[in-house]
Amino acid sequence: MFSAVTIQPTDVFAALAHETRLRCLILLMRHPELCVCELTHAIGAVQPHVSRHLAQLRETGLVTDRREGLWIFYRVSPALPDWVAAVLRETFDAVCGELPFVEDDRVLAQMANRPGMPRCA
Amino acid sequence: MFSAVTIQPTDVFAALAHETRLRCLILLMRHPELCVCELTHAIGAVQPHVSRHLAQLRETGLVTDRREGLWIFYRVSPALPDWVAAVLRETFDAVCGELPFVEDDRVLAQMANRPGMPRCA
DNA sequence: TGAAAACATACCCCAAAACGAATATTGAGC
DNA sequence: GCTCAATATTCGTTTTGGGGTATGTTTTCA
Repeated sequence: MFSAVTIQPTDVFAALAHETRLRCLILLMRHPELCVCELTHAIGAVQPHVSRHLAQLRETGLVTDRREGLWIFYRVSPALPDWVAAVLRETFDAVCGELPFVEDDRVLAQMANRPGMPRCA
Repeated sequence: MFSAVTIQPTDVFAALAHETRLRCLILLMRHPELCVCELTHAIGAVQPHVSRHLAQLRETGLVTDRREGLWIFYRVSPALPDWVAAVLRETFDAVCGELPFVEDDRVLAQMANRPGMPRCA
């Protein structure tokens, strides 16, 4: 897994320079993994919008995806260069309590029928 | 000095997402302050190109400028939010030994007639 | 095999960003 | 005043990025 070490700083920052992508990343730092429908619901955007920006994050190497049945789960890449992980951590600590990030997580917590979550009796 | 606290994360990252701006910032983190002609020489670009990107860094709040005679000296803003300063530091530590950043500083060191530098006898 | 769910991608359009070149501004010195 | 040096800005153009909508793909289930 050496693809991450060649990541360009400007590409990393470009990936973080869009609100939708940053909101997705902040959510993914709060949770081990999330599927597209969860991110779409939390952000309150249409699915192709979220999907397109997730694709950019994936192409930059900041997130990875795995399929499980109908769902595709995204997570923050476990192979990030140390400095990129540090930048994400610093950013997360600074903004996780601010809008719209804190609200995104609140909306996600209230979402019904989340895949992988225990169903109501 | 409270303007810096309202800085938007996406604006910070957008400012860092261009090679010219990032190269200027890295140079400015190596030196207390640099004038436009020094940055222009180090980067190897035309002056309006550097000047325009420095203006963006200034508008984002990442750098400040002061005039001294004919020269305008730029420096990294001393009033950055802690997380922005941390992001810059992490980035600097990661890339300062890489190209083109290390070469920029080498070219700068060999520049003749730098303002504020001791002249040859 | 057909249908539906979850997601990705393609297409068209618009707006923002970047570039190169020319020009304007500001200050120093005479 | 004029001129030059350093820097900033404007202008016209090209490129890039993002939005909205439609459509394609994959998987599950019946």
